[in-house]
Amino acid sequence: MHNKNVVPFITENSDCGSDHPVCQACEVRACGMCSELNSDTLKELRKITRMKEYKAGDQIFCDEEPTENYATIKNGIVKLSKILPDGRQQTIGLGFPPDFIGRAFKDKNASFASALTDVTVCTFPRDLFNDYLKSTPSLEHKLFELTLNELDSAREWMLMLGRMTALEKVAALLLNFSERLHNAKLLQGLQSELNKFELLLTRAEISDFLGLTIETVSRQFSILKQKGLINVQNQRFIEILDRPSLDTLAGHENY
Amino acid sequence: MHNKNVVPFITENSDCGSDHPVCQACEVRACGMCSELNSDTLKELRKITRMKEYKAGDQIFCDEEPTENYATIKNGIVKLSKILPDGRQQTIGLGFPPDFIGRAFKDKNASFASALTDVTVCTFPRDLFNDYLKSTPSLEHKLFELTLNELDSAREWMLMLGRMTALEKVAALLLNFSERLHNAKLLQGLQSELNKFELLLTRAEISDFLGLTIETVSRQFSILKQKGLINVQNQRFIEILDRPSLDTLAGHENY
DNA sequence: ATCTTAAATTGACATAGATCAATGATATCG
DNA sequence: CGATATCATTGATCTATGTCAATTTAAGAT
Repeated sequence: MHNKNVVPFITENSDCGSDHPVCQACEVRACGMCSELNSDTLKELRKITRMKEYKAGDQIFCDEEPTENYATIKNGIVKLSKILPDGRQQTIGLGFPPDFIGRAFKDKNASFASALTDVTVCTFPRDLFNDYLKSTPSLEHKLFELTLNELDSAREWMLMLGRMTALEKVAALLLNFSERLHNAKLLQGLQSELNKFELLLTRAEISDFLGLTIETVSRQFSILKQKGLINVQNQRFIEILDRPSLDTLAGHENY
Repeated sequence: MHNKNVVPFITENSDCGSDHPVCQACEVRACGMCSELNSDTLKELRKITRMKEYKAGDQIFCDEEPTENYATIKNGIVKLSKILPDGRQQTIGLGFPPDFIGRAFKDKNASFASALTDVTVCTFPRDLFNDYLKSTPSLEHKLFELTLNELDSAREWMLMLGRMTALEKVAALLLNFSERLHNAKLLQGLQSELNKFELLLTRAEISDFLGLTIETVSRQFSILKQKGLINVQNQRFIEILDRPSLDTLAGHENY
């Protein structure tokens, strides 16, 4: 139900003598997990990595299956979600470059990961990576920091899920998404305006994130439009017209 | 509004020649962050630690203030929460021994911490601890694992907050709390029955955790009693009569 | 014991958001 | 270009939970 395609490894010379061609061209070399590694150590790690590509909608890994690979997101957006036995679904996070996906030190993921857009990742086999991690403190340190950021944002979303109204939730999502998308684009050297972006999530995906229904989400968009806080073209292209007001709605203190 | 008392340092010989008296007697020596340290390294860390005690209700640290200390929970339960500008509150986690509290590598906490019961912690000054952490991979590794567990449980609660009904939320809380309390008691060498425990949270605290109101929480307790799943004495002493049914309600797959 | 106070329960009613159903946009394919 | 499918919007209800208010229970103080 969750996987539309099965994705093969991209054939790629994975024992290349020099790690430069791939790593040097890597979008997240400077900011991702690998940023803490010098050329020599990176060369070591490079031996166990493989690049993979997923099409929008593809399943990347599945809750019940044992983790086989970890990955660093090079490109695109990954959705992490959990599902109740009866099918109710909750998105628990979005992964942007250079986020790490997978649960270090455990052999099972506690969530599903799927590609929200086309996605490129750099994968590491579980066991080898866990070993490597334990013997490379600088790498573990960086991964720890990424994890702390994820924890911060999970807790931010807990406040949102538990205590915000539907309108506030949508405002918070738009702000958060625009920022992260903006950063991801800049990272790629692309042009980007903070307040003008393509909303890559469908209404269904938004409602899974906010703990709402499609209809309620849609109504909040209409209200925000009507209030003049945003403008929407073709149901996908958002322009934020009044960011301060959105901030206030989202509970961001403004001084 | 949040702090009832101001708590002084417990005067204690903090440059004691041997670290044994305090650390050897420590409730969480074997399972906490320090469990990865050998005697010599622990002796180093010991130089910067201080024990503190808080009464139930005391504030331990505050969102807006810069972090001054990190801490390992030795005894008692700590509540972590976030507050919206208009006062709406959401509990984002409970800390049991041997959890670590505080945000490593940042100078600000993103949440409030307060003592749910009387609490004893072992504190570390921020800057010294951050330095120590960076130079002691085994310690950082252990803290990383503790953080990963917290992330897992934050995500578990996101599913609960976003997609469960009030009845399911209460069932999930009872199960989770009974388990963690049970483990904490065993850790202390105390007698403990998994299905019989004192609910240390008030209805208000429960509702802050579940994103509900006091009244709704109370009604769910009545329903669970009436269904014969639990028994409640003096509004605080819970007996779980039918754990499998609670598990089903809480969305735990049972095979 | 009796009084006082805080917490929990219960009831009556209000409402935000869900559900069900119809309509309108947008994109894709022949 | 029209036909089809998917996604989004809007309207009319319904319902779970919130709100307001009264009562009960438990715990502590005198």
